[in-house]
Amino acid sequence: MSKGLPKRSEDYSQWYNELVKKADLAENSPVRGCMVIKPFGFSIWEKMQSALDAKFKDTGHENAYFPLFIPKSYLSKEADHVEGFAKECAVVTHYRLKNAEDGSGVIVDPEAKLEEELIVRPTSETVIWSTYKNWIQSYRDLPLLINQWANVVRWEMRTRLFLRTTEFLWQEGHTAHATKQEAIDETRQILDVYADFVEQHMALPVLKGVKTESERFAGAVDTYCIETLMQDGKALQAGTSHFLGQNFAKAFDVKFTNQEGKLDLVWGTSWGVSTRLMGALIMAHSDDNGLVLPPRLAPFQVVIVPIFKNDEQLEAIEKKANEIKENLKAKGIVVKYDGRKTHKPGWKFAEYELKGIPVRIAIGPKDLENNTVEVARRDLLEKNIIPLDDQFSTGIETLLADIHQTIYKKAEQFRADNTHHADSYNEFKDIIKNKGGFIYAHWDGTPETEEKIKEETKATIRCIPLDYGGETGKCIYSGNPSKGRVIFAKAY
RNA sequence: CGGGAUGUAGCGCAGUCCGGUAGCGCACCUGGUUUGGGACCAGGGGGUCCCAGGUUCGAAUCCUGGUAUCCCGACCA
Repeated sequence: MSKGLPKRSEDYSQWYNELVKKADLAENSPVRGCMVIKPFGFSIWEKMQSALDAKFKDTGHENAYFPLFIPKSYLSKEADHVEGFAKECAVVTHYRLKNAEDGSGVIVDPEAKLEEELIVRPTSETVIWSTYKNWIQSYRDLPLLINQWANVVRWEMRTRLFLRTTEFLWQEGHTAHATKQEAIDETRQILDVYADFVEQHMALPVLKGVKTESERFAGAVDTYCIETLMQDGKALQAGTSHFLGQNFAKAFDVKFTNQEGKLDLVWGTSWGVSTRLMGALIMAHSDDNGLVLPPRLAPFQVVIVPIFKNDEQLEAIEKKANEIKENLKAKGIVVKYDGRKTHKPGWKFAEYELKGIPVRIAIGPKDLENNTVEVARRDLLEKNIIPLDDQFSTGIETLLADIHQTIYKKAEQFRADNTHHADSYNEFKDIIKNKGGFIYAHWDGTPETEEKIKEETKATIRCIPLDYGGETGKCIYSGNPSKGRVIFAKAY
């Protein structure tokens, strides 16, 4: 018997690592920091993709695809941006292999050195803005609203499945606008799209805000973000939306003729969410029994498990299960029937619990007699015998909606219980050390103070809330005047 | 990338100190008895012992170098 999942209370990070593997979401690959996303895990990602993609399309965006490789020289065009990424990129230096003369295998052909080295994209601003230069001449070409689904590579030193991998999947939106206000509106609109997605599909409440200078994306004027809280009291940045000002337009010389016939630099945005969302999903809702999936992202919402003694019973149950499946399908509910013949139903129950399937329906001979089923919900681990009447499929539909609400409310309550206000540095340090969670505290606005607090407590400013400035006070660290409370936390 | 630990069958592990050619539990396959929350009996299959060198008559075991994973730190979405 393999060992069960570690308890969250005993070793949270071990619990996470093993859950990812045991729930069949992903596993490590032979290459450091890279992961294989398994079908069950990828199915969840696909659901995230399709929901987000629909939202992008609804707000006027189109998908396109730009290349994986970026000429090294492109990263020399914009100093600020390069600062942030140049250090940890994979670099392609050669284009051919050959057999080693001593027969020891394949080696890089030293004669096949590239004239210009290629960078595996850590993000695509440079290649996209160099392309936009050719696409944009007049204000009539604007706005340009483009998204791409892609993989990117950042050579991180310390990796964890989904949370920080060397290669990860994401979407990156890159838009160009005629006016500053339009670009800012776009940045904020996408922030709302992300927040809606995380709350409505992932059942996870978010905080919206702006990053401080030191946490800002290299090359951005402002970085907006959504921050979520995990069960261990650490914050996780779930998405970012950047107002780029005219920085990339300057670096790549992207100009347009405005309505007055004058040449002007284009205003830009970029925004992204990644497979990191999978990490947030796992850590936010799951328990010591395994994954808890919100119904809208579960690969299937309902699993039907037959309980049987012989083939005749199985056949009869299967017939009934198919009826149920069709009824639920009509409501848009995805159902899996698990007809594998097994000695005991118990391990199937455990498997779907581990995988977080929202609703399990068990049907046995007694149910066939009574025209009932046993319905179990994953989030609360409750089960009930329900009659198979006209109300049944509506009841399941309602149940799924309730599961979504319940796990959302639970996450919201957890966040409320773990959100604190600190008015002195001692209080602040005590909360960080003993409680965790989000802390609203006054800050003098300087990077120096932010850095000191980080050094001393490991807590960083997750964001400056959007309603910043309502209450003035004194910085908890320096005692200098503060225009408002910002949100601190230890973060992933 | 620095410090520490680990790597033996699909999973979890023993064997390593003290070198002698690999074992246990679960899973898997076959037959039978079973089946409303992780069944039982009998039989069976499966391993380049992370990789590459070295020492040795002989290496999972000793030495050297790599590599991957986990933890701490720095870095980071």
